[in-house]
Amino acid sequence: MKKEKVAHRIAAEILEQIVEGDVKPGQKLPTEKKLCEKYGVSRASIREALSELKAQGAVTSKQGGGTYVEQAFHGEFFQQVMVDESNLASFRYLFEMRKILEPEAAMLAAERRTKKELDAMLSALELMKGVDDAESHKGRDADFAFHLAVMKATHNPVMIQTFANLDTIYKKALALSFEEKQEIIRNKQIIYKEHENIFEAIQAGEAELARLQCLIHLRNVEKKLTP
Amino acid sequence: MKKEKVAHRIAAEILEQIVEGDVKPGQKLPTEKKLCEKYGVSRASIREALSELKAQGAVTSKQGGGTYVEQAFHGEFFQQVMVDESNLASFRYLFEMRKILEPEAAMLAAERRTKKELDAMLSALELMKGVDDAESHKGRDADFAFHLAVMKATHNPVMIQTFANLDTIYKKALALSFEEKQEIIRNKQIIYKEHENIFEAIQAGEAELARLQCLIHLRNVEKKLTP
DNA sequence: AGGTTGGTACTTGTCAGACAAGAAAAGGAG
DNA sequence: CTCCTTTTCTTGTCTGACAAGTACCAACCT
Repeated sequence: MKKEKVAHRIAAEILEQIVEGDVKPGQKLPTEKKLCEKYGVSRASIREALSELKAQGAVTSKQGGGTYVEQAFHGEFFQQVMVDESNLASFRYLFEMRKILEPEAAMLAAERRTKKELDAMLSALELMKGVDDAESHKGRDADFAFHLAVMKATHNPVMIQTFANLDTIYKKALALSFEEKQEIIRNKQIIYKEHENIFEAIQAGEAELARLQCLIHLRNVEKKLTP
Repeated sequence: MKKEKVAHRIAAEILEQIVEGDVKPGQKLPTEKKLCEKYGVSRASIREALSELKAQGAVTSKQGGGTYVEQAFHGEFFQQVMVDESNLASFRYLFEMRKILEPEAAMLAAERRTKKELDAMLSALELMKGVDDAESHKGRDADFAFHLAVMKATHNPVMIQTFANLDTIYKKALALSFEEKQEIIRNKQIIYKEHENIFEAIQAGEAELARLQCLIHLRNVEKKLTP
């Protein structure tokens, strides 16, 4: 179906060699010229592949000096998450993390929220209410927008960024399990009510209640996604 | 000091336009040809810049179709964390996150650890003991290795990856505040003892104790880093 | 008219060769 | 042996070209 581009394929192969330990952190990669010969492609493709790895933080290049594997690159992580992405177990991992992070975030949000974030939560709720079955991705977007608004209310950029990263993983996992639509739509009313509960607790500034409502919500969603 | 490469500069400029809202999610970017004229560089540089954005998840390209801003790209996050990196407030944000994540991880680690991870923790402790004042970065590496081993003991790749991301932010923040050495080295004994406490709780399988020891440790480290 | 089919222009992906800028290795002078 | 110069190598950028895939429109058939 999807034809993978040459550059991407080569990037994956080089990354695998790094993860595998063929080229260890701090060591120098072969020159671009040699990589061209090795993979039988042009230098443009090699450079495209390398720039992908550079953006990932796996390698760095010094003009005239060569390309080196980053010292503090822990390739295992990428590998692990990549591998388990195709597995439904990734939902369990993901929600274990969310159940740790988000209830605490809801607590902080209840203490620090401003009108701006409350408005964002409200408009996300509106979106959620008006979603029709045909477009399930809109429901997911609204869901994300709500949880993002909660996270933003903590005013902690590190937590916000982390949540964004989790969403990326979430989407990849969702893309590989297609039965989401029915499940989520069927329980639209319940899910909506749970979000409303979280919102009201945050609006009222009741930190502990917000934490609990968020935890309950995540438990229910997890139960629906992992039978 | 550091001469920034053309491709990187252009990638930053395009990213700023996206964050600024000039090009909204789902919309099409100008063609590579037009970008060449706009920035006065060759297509190779433009493609290098775009491939950086692609790797970041900001845009996607379809051969023959054009380059589009990713629907679910929330550029604000990158922006926020980047900006606050240079501020010492980022330590507070970072430790707020760590205090949420790691004690829970220590708890899970106490329940799930295997001999492999316990060994990793032990060798990290050994490293920590043998570190001499001259090389403070080795002390930091040992510290990271220990906390990483704890995180790995949860056997949750999502949490491991998240922790790795946090470490990246941590290192960037450290690089901008130079007074770490004296502080950390002076309290070497105390820090070491705290790590040992965490290790013993995890080894004994006492989850709640592990959680507490980890929380205490993080509070102390934070106190030292943010006066 | 409406839908299908085909062609044409456009856009991204890849290739090839060249020069510039910087770094590492080799060689020579003291 | 040390220091400096020169040479060679490597990455960064430029130019031009073709291949592969897409979008758009017009002509065609039913």
